[in-house]
Amino acid sequence: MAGTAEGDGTADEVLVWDRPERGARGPAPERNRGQLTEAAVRLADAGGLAAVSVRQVARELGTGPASLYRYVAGRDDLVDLMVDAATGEIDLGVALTGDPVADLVALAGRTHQVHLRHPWLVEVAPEAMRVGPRGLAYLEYALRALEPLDGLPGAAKLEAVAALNALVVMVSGAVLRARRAPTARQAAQARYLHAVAEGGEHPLLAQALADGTTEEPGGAALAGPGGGPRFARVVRRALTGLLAPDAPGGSGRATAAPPDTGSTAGPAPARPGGSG
Amino acid sequence: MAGTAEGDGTADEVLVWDRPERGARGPAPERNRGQLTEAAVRLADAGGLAAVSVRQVARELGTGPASLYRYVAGRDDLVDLMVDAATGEIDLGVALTGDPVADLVALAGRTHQVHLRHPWLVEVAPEAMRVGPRGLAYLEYALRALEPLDGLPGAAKLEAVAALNALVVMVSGAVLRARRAPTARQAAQARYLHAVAEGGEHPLLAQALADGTTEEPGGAALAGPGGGPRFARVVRRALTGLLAPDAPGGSGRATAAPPDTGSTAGPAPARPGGSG
DNA sequence: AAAAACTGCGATCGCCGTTCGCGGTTGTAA
DNA sequence: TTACAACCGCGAACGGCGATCGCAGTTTTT
Repeated sequence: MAGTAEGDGTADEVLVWDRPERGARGPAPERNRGQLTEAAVRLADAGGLAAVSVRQVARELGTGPASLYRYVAGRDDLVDLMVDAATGEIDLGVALTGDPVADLVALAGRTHQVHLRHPWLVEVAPEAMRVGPRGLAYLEYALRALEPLDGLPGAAKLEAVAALNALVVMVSGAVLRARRAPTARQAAQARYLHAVAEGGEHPLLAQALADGTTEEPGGAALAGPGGGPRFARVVRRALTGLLAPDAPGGSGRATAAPPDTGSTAGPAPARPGGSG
Repeated sequence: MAGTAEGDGTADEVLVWDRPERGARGPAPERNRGQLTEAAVRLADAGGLAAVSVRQVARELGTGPASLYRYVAGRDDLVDLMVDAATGEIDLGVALTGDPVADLVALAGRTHQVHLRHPWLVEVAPEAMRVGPRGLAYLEYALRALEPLDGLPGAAKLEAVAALNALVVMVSGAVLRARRAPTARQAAQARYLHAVAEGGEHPLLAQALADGTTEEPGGAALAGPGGGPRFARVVRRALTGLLAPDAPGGSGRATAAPPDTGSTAGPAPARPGGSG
């Protein structure tokens, strides 16, 4: 009916959250999803998301790759668990002030901190929405912050939260790139850019590069505890614009994304904001 | 000298653009980078970025995987070439009106169209900046559009262009996701979201989901030739905010209040280790 | 004519995600 | 008590991946 291509078999229980942690009949599992998650996060914190492979996680747990499939349907589930765990690190116990913008900016600041602590969050592909239990709590909290604005339709609120999170991901990526020592590739890219700019065919680019730094623009200014003053300014402005009550058709709707997913700032055909 | 870790060997010529297309002494190559690029783009258009593997491209060209390494240093170079080729599809011959915001919004619209034509652009990891020859031309054009604003420092202009492109990528992703039939995973995610919302523990979320659609919100409204009215509105607003002359990098006109998130690495009430 | 630089590419390495199937364990029903 | 289905741990293996090595053949330079 609604099935796209292959139809038979149970298409249910696709997500980790829909599958039971363990069966009821067999022997007690020697491990649990929490341990897998911990190991995966540890690997990712150290070596990026690419370091999280079924094999590596298994090694970390002192077992074979095949064993993990008793706890998880595949690598994707591992990422789901990681993202939700990181989301859980965002403090949702902070009392709301009643000012939606201020509350959401503060929430964004805390989300940003988590991104700095777990840089791999920026690497998670925004292809699919990843919302687990903690993600739901996060959304509920954000919606609670937006409750004073009862003129705004719910969909628009979710849209604002999604956009806000996308912005946080973008900024976090910039800050992280500015913070880390540049890759060989990043250095080469910077060299190439300056070399060609010097060539004379791109005068405006040359000038722009001249009075800017080589590194990621804005990165340093956005850093700092709580995100720095510039972080707050950018986030506040964007949020204020998004929440401005000027939508006549009221057809505003957008994805509600968890703090981590959300479309990240991608590789637009030409983006200067790269690396240093 | 400045090398980070491993020092020997030539660390130069990391990017494709720094390496000559072919040597001068040997026999004429049977293929060229343009053909590789074409094949790779063809594969990506059909099957996403994941479909672009050294092996598949080689098969497309009727040769073995090892042969490609005469034209390209690795898969990464292939992506560089693809991105630059796509960037080249953006029409930079459009005359500028003199209104920076209008000109950049129009440019963003054309960029958006290219993203719709080559959906894999959204999948390219934003980890590293990828600017080739066409990317440079794109930047120069954008800076030319921004020339009337000579009060703005060059770095701020580049930052604005970067942010604009990030926004285009984000919106393009949303539109593409709304356009395509949902994945099994996406459907499952939506089901999970609604199911839990119905549970009663997340009343605001339930309400927000109630007056929104199940699918990716905003996608439809953002679609259409030229990006649709909503696309222009969003992009224009964001851009106007970014270009607002209130001293981004210059005099330290500090913002009123940074978020009061307080402690540097503080919150984390919930650890990832907790079992289900 | 010799040497050097270059191309094409089969064979191969190590890593990846995932599946199969076996022996052992546990809960439940006959 | 017995039988059996459900479950756990996991070695082995499959196919695909990016990348390297080394050799035979070709073209240019000396």
